[in-house]
Amino acid sequence: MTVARKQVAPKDTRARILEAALTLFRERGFHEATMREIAGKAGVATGLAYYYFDSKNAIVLAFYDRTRDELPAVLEPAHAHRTLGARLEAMILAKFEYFLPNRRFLGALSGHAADPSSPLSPFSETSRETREADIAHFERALTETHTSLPRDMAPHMAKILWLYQMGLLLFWIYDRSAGQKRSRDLLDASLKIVIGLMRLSNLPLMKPARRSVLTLIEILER
Amino acid sequence: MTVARKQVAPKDTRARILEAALTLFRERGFHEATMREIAGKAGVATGLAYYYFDSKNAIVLAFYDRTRDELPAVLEPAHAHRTLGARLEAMILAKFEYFLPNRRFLGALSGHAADPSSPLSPFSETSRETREADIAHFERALTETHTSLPRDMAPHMAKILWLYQMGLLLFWIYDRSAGQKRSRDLLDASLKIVIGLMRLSNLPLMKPARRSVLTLIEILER
DNA sequence: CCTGTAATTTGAACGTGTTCAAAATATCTC
DNA sequence: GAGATATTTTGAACACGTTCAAATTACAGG
Repeated sequence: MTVARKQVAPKDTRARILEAALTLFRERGFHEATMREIAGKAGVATGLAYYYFDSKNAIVLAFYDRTRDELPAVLEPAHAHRTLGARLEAMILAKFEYFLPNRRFLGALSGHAADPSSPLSPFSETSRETREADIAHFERALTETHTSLPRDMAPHMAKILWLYQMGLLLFWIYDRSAGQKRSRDLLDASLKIVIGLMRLSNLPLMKPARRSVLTLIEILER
Repeated sequence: MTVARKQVAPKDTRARILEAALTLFRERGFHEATMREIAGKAGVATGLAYYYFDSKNAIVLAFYDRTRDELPAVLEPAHAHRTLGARLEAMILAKFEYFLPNRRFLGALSGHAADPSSPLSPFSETSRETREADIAHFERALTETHTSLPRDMAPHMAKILWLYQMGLLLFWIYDRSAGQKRSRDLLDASLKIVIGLMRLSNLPLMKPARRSVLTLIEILER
């Protein structure tokens, strides 16, 4: 067993660095936390952080991976609701709660949100797996609540709901009201509209409106 | 007349630095252009750029100011159209054209778009003047085309149209299709919907729908 | 002109994210 | 075990945005 001189922990260096980074990101914000600080808190030299992570941003990607692994368990209770409205509300509120400790540093990150070429963007190729896993939850919510949808809209509805939820999340990240009350009010009010529109969309009368929306989707996904 | 030994230009140092910066931003992108390069191209020491601009970002604010000054002339021709649809299309296309040389570096900037606390965001307090001047153009388009609107929606419609246009602009910035054709298709398809919705909103039947939207607006502006 | 004050300009220095050659350690092979 | 090879770790170095004390220039009043 060698000389038994191991000072801290032997193997999980990567995990220690990740933990130190996330802690500092939460405590002091993403930009404010330095790589030297992170390495210091993890008890290693600065350069070692770059042995385990390509960059400071790459640490965020590792956070995304963890999120993807943990979200199913976080969302599971929401799937108990048997109506679409209640389930969507529960799903989104569950995310608010889950992300709450990281709200501050997610703000610093969401700068990259709009740029699909940034790996940190939820629209990027890099995060496609996470995104699709997330969309699958909305797919599940639609089918398990037996939500009836027009044939032409059905294939897109989960993606639309995911996008809607991203908008709410973005609003929530920058929501400075106490306890993010504005976000919860917005969720409440907007969800009524979303559900109402989905009901309406089944009317034959709405065929032309659906066609317009489908044209839009076609262009956006082109 | 002193010793007449002035090597380059005597006074407009600030303008030279700004010009060098914008040229480099356009040629090589915002992040890629360094302050040392900018100063070098302007023929001054690095530190001097910080005498005239608080930061690299502050140079962008100066660009915004210039934009605000130039946009009225850019948009004026669009106001010749007498229908709202044609006028909005002309306004937005005029912006596409005007911003075209800066499309690349606007992309690097739009990271800050979502964060209202960043001075670079179109939603920030810093850019309020520019934003309100811009909204006024939509106000003008609505009144001069005699667009009839429900009393409850009228006070908000210009802001809504401005927001719609910001969305299109964001899409356009990241549009990698040839000649940004996707953006122009999206403009075309979405404008039809927007105009259609504005027509519809006048029906008494739409009162409840309007109330829902107004609730949303109230929360967003709270 | 000269002197003193204000505006302008410089370049070295700081802390940042990141890279990299070299050192230390672990693992494998005989 | 010994030697060779691969993995892990280090810390100095680089270019970046930014700051700042000091140098230079412009301009006042005598």
